[in-house]
Amino acid sequence: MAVAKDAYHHGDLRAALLKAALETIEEIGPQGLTIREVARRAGVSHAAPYRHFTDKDELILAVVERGFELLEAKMQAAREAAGSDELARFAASGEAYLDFALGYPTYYQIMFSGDLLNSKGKQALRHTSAATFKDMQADLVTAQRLGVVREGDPTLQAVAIISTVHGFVSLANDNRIGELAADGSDLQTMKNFVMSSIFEGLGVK
Amino acid sequence: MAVAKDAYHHGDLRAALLKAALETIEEIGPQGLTIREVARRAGVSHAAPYRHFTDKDELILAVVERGFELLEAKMQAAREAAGSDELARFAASGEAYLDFALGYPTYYQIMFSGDLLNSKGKQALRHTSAATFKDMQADLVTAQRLGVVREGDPTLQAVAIISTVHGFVSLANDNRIGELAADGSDLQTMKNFVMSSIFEGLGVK
DNA sequence: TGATATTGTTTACATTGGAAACATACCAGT
DNA sequence: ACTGGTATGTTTCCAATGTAAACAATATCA
Repeated sequence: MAVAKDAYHHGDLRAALLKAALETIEEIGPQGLTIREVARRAGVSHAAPYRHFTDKDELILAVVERGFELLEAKMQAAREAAGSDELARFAASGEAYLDFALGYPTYYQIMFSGDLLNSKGKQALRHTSAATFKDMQADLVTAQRLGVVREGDPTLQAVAIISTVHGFVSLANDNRIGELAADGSDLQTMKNFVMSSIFEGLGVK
Repeated sequence: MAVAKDAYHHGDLRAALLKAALETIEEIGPQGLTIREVARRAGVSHAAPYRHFTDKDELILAVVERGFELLEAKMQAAREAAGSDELARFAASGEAYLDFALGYPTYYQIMFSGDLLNSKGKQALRHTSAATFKDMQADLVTAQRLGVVREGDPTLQAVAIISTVHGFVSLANDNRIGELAADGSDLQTMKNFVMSSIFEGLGVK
């Protein structure tokens, strides 16, 4: 089972391709993500990836999937680390979402951009991201029961929160915020202000 | 000056190409936007566009520029139509922003997506969108002076508003909201709720 | 009128996504 | 251990794309 130096078979090409794909986007942007470039980085022929992904879209979707797994793991971990107080758990998971988006901008971008995919792929994407949305909705129901959020339609509340969070991290990751706010304010300050604002607007205690 | 039927020269190819570019994105998505497709639609050879745009990026940027002109015109018109009350003018221009984003999703997408461009083009994009941000900041300074917004750093407030608005319209235009919220709530309701929330959070009276 | 700058067209080339045919390595059952 | 089948890679091929170069038609203006 030891890795043969010049093995014809790669070992775990699929994983290598996913890694290469992410690195490619990080280094030369989404435009630079080509099947052939990814194959080059993995040291295989340009057609090899087609044994693991039927399509360029499927390669991207696989990376997206890993991204959502990572995100959900981080949120879950934060929730558990926050102890037993339900509000603290809710806040922690939200914080984890933000940190993920700001800490793994490449993942976040492909997870939510959609521009890389054609319509077929977009359907799958929507499906995947729906789960995160549902989780947040459920959290809000709990929060309302505990009286830490103003009563109201949890769907609307979830949309409000997700809109704000998503907008902030999208702009931040696109460098549309850091440069514009040329005054002192750093990203951390902004993040806190933006989140406090929407939470206050929703009557979060 | 009359348009010759079989004129060798096109008349106004540049404008025709911009129009074709927008239509292409609308019909077959950003992925379908190719120089050659645009040329085809304009009825010219595939190399003709290069007489008007040095680059694919420059073609896209030209469309983006028209988008920002349109947006600013709409906001300005709304402001003027709102009369002399400064708060009403502020609200109206914000409303116009929302309506533009939701009403011209294609424009909005390319104006803020950036995924279509490589790094060179992105710089230009950032520059362009900075103006809109500055306008909003100025509006907030005025609003504070009039006492209709809580005192505070207008930059932070602008970031909060723009984050929320941008996030909402991005998700909406990507169909990430309509489908998820399978219950009754329609887009209009959501829009109102989201905007009220962030405004309340910022202490807008 | 004729020289020159504009705006098109044609031709050419490297890169890409993807299909097809072929090759090599792995695994099961005998 | 042999043998056939199935994964997994490689080569070769094709159409579409971005873009450069050389060429052609037209517009403009001295």
